[in-house]
Amino acid sequence: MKYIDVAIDNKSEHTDTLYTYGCSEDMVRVGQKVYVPFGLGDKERGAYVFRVSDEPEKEYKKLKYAARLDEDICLTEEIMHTCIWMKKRYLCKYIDAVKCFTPAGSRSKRGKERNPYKDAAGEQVEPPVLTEEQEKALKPICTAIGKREHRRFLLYGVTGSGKTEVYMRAAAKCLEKKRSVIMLVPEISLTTQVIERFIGRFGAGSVAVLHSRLSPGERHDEWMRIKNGQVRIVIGARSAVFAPFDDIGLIILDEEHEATYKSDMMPKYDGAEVALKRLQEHRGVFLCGSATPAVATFYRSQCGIYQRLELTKRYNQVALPEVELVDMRLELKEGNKSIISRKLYGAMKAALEKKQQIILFLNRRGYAAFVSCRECGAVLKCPDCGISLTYHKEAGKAICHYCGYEELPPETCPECGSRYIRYFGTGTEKVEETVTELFPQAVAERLDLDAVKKKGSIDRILNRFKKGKIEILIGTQLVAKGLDFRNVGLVGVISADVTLNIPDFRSPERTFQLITQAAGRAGRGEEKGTVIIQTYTPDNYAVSLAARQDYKSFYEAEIRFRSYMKYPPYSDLMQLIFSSKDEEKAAAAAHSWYEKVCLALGEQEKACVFIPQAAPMNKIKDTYRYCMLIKCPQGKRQAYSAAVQNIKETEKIKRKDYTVTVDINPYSFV
DNA sequence: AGCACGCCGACT
DNA sequence: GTCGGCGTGCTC
Repeated sequence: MKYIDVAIDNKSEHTDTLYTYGCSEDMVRVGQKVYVPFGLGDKERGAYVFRVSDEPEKEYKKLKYAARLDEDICLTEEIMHTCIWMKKRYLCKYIDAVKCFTPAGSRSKRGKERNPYKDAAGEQVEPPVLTEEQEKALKPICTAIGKREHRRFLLYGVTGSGKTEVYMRAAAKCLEKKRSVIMLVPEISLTTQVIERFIGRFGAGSVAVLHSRLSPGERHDEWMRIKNGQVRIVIGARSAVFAPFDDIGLIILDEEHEATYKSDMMPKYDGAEVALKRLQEHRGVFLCGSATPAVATFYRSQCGIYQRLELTKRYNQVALPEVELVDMRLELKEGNKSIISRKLYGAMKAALEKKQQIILFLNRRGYAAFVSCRECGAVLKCPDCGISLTYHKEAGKAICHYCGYEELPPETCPECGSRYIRYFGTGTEKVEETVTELFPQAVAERLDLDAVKKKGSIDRILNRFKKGKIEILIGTQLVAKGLDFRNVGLVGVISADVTLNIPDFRSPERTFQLITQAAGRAGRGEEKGTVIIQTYTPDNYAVSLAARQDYKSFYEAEIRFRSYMKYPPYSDLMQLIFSSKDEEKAAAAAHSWYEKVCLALGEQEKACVFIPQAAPMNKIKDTYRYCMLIKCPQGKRQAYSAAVQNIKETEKIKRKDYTVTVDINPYSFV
C-alpha cells in the first residue's frame, strides 16, 4: 500500500492543494496521471501525482483510493518540480502549471498525421564553413553540452551575422550526445525562414514544429512523438518550452528580446525563466540570441549570470546601412507639412530609379490616431475603454484598438455641436494614401493587421514582396521582424515617436529595438542600404543612439535609469489585477488588498507598494478592472511573493465578488 | 467551482 | 406530508 499526494484537475481555487489518496499499485510514480473519486459524490476526476510515500502524512478520517492510472500520460519528476516552482513564482494553481505540460486534446481517432513541413524544404544543404567569430562563439557552448554542464549564454550578434548557423551547430552537438533540443521562436508565422533551415539541416522527420494551427488531435500526436523519443528537436512558440523531453541538452531562445515569450494568460509565465528552471535540472545549456538584447538580459551578461558571445561582423561582409535622422520640427518650420520629409522623398525616388524595394515603417495602423473637435477640443473615445478611437478611412469607421468597438465618425461634435471635426496623427493607411499620391506609378501595399485580415495571410503579402511584385511595402511591426529580403535598398521610419510616447518604463527600450530591427531590413543583399528615421525628438537617447546603431551606449544610459528608478532588472514588478462586474466592488477589493499588502510587508516596505488605479482600459466586456503595482526589490522577491500568496489564501476562504490575477513582470501595463 | 445537505415556504 | 427553492460548507 502506497500513499500518493495529487493535484486534482478542476478549476477551483479552493481545491488547489495536494490531496492524499491510498494506492494499491506499486507501479504508481511521480508525474503519473491517475483518476480519483473526489468530493461528496465521489465523482471521478483526473489528478496528477506530486509525491509518493509509504506512510501517510497524518491520519485521515476517510482516506479514499485512486481508481485507475491513465495509460497515456506520465510526466517526469523534473516536470513536477517545475510545476511546484511555477506555482510559487507565478502564484498560479498546481493544475494550471501541470496543464502547460499536458496535451490539451485527447488521442485522435483517425490515424492520419499531417505535417505541413513534411515535404517542404527537402533541400539538404551542406553546412557552410563557420567564420572565425562563429567558431569562437560555438566552442564554449559545445564544451558545456559535451560536459553536461548547466550554462547560460547570450549570443549578441548584429542582424545578418549568422546566429542561426550557431544555433544549428549547437543543436547538432546535442543530437550527437543523444540529448534533445528545444528551439523557441517569437512567432511561427514570422519565422518560416529559420524553421526551413532547421528542417533542411536535420530533416523533417526528426523535427516537430508546434504551432497554433494544430488541432487538439494533432497536438496530442505531436506530444506523443516527442514523449516517445521519435523526435529530438522541437521548434515552436513559447509553449514549446513545455515539451515533454526527458533529457534536454539545449534550449534556444531566438530573438530573445521579443515580448511574445511572456505569456499573458494564466499562468502568466516567462518562457525564458521556465527554460532556465528546466535546464537546471537537466544540466542543459541555455542559449538566447538577439541583435538588440533586452536590457535585463544584457545586464545579466554584464554580471556573469550569462556568458556573452559576440558576433560583430555581418555574414557576407556587407556594411551596416547608413542611418540618417530627420528632424520633423525643422521640416514643418521650413514649410513641408507632409508626413514624408524631403529627404525621405528624395531617397524613395532614388531607390525606385535603381529598381530597389522600399520598406516604410510606422507602428500604428488605421488612418488617423484620433478624432477631435477643433472648437472645444473633445476627443472621440471608446465608451467601454476610455481610449481614443482610431479613424480607419478604408472601413469608414472610428475603431477602438483595444476592444474592437466601432462607430461611424460623427459629422458634428457630440459635445458642442460644432462642425469642425478633424483627424489628427498618422497611421499606415494615411502613409499608403500619401505614397500613392507621391508615386502614382509605383506599386505600394500595406502590411498590418487590417491588411492581413482582408487579403489573407502575412506570407502571401510577403511572398509578393519577395518576388518583387510590390515596390513599396508599408507596415507596422509586422515588417520589422526578422525578415530577410535581398533587394531592400531603403527603409523609412515614418515616426520614431509613436512607441516612445507610450507610458511604460520599457518604451525607450522598445523604440530602440524597433528602429534597429527595422533598419536591419535594409541592404541585406550585395549593396549597402539606406535608413531614414523621421522624428520630433531627435535628441532622445533611444532615437539618436538607435540611429547610430550604438547598442552599448543605449544600454549604459538605460541601465543607469533603471538602477536609479529601481525598475527591472533591479526589481521584479508584481501587478495585481482586480476585476468585477461591479466597479465599486473591484475598487473596494483593490483598496482592501492595498491595506493588507502594506500591513504584511511592514512599514519600511510601504514605498514599494503603489496605490491601486483604475486600469487604463477600465472596462472590458462589462468587467471593471483595477490595478495595483508592487515593486519587489532584488533579494526580497520571495518574501514579497509569499506575502501576496498568503493574502490570496486567506481571501479565497471568504465569499468573493471579485477576482484577482497576478502578473509577475508584465510586459505591458494597460 | 461543483455538489450535497438542510431548512423553509407552497402545493397535492 | 412532500416537493423543490437556494443558502452554506466541504472536498484526501
